[in-house]
Amino acid sequence: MSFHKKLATALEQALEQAQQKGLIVTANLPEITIERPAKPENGDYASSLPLKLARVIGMRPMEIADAILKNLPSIENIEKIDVAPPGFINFTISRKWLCGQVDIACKTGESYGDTDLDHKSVQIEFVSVNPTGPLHVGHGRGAVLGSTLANVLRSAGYRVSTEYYINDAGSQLDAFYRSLFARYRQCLGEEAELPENGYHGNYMIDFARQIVEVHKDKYLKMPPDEAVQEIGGIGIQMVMQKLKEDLEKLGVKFDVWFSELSLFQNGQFDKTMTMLREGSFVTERENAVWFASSTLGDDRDNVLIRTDGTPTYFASDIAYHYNKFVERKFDTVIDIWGADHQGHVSRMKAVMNAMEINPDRLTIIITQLVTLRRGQEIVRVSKRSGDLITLREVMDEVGADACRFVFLSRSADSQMDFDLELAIKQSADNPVYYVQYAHARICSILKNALEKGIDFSKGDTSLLKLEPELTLIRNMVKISEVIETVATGLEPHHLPFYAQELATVFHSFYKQCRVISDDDALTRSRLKLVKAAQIVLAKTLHLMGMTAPESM
RNA sequence: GCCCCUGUAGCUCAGGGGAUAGAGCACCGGCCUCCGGAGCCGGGUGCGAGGGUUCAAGUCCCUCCAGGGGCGCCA
Repeated sequence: MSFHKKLATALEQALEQAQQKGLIVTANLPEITIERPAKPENGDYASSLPLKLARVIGMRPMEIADAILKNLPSIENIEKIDVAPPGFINFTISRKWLCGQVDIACKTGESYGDTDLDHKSVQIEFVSVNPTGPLHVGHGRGAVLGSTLANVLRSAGYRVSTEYYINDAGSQLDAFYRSLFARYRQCLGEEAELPENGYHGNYMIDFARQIVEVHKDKYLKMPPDEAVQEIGGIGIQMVMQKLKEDLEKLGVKFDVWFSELSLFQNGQFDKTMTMLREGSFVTERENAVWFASSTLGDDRDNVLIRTDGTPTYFASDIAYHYNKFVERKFDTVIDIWGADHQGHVSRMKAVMNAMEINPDRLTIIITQLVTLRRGQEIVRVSKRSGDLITLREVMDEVGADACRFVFLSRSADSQMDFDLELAIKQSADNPVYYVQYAHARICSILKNALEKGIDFSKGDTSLLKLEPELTLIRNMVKISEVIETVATGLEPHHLPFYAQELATVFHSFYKQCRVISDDDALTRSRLKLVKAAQIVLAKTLHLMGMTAPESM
């Protein structure tokens, strides 16, 4: 049982006792919450129950605190309980329990800190960029967020599936196909103009050249429409290949690559549309087919089938979500979208209602914009303009680990500037390296111990008594709370902050406590502590999708 | 005009209604007979403005101001 629960229960019992003895006159009890004090001298946990009660029962908070304290049963692994003005009850975890955690961490390894928050199946869909060009930094943010969330949710007990939705059926593809065909013809010396709304990026020329190398002028000899389709198909494969490589470099892997086209081929699109029609959520006017989302609380209706008979992105997204919830039966689904898709949220919520699925089962995380800059100069990242800095280029400049750390360090709600100049310049004084350095340092100590032939597996952790040692343990132990916080709020930005904290207390411990010394027994116990710290630090880095280097 | 996000230290950002609001960077001082100095220790008049709720507000509610994004038969 967690300390939170244990303490809340104990407080409740104490309150009952105090009431029975007439020390406190009963009233409506507020919910008992346990807090974590900001200052270490206020213990590990605290309750402000006396403050909350003071008004309802008309007593002074400190008196209530005393009355509760007198009736508090002894609580396992809590060694000190005291009352502090203006009316807090503070609890301190026993040293014995803390030391025991070091043994447990060494024994359980990287699963240390995992919790059983929930066992629901959850699908996380992210990135899902159109297969028409390379990833830019904004996509990187979503990719890092999604993959980290997946790691953390797994650690919290969820059954997680990560997914990339390939938009291989939309109208954007046509522009991409024709742009590529035009570039292909240009490569072969023909006059060809890029279509309006075409893709002007230089990467298109590279693709065209590669196609020319393999297929020569084969596509000039066939009917243009046919050629466009075939070349387009090849182009998509090439883009997807690059996307996968880039994502892999960033440490992002997907369990499922889901094709939009498949929804049309296996009839699920039609099935979903029929269902919407039967539910009277579909109207026809102005020669188009509309989803009547305004009847479900959205501010306006949205087109499903255009005048020209082609379905919109929105229409297939409905079928896609029907597939997620009804066909594949995920308990909950998390979609991670960029800020430019924000307007799509209310529509999807309306869709959930239309499909009679509880909208709470769908969480949509909107990541705010990333502006890329070099010093004062803002770098545009538009795919069509052709002037773009890709995610790959950024990774090549600052490294995948630093990329991930920077993206993770800000909450999805805040927009961010990614300053390449600064990221490179500061690379030596970067929190990324600070954290990784702590890990490398630990590995070096452990290697040292190994070379000296010290076996610390039976180290006696009860010898750990100094403040730096205990502070380190206290911080290590917090990992499970961090995992729960991140999993509950879906906010991975707590991880980098935690990682820095952990690195700081380790460095501080290292400075103050010599690990390998003449005192054999103490050496063994401290080595065990160092090993435990290594496990927790590595785990934190791995949750963030970063490497935990043994040397740097 | 309507909707979403944001305003906290010089800069980039954390802060699950609670105790004296914290980190990193930058800046200024210290610390190497010793396991990695990419380190440690010290240095701070800051919550956009104004109301409200509460014993308690950076946190919740309202108004205003400022910045970003969205309001296509694009995705």
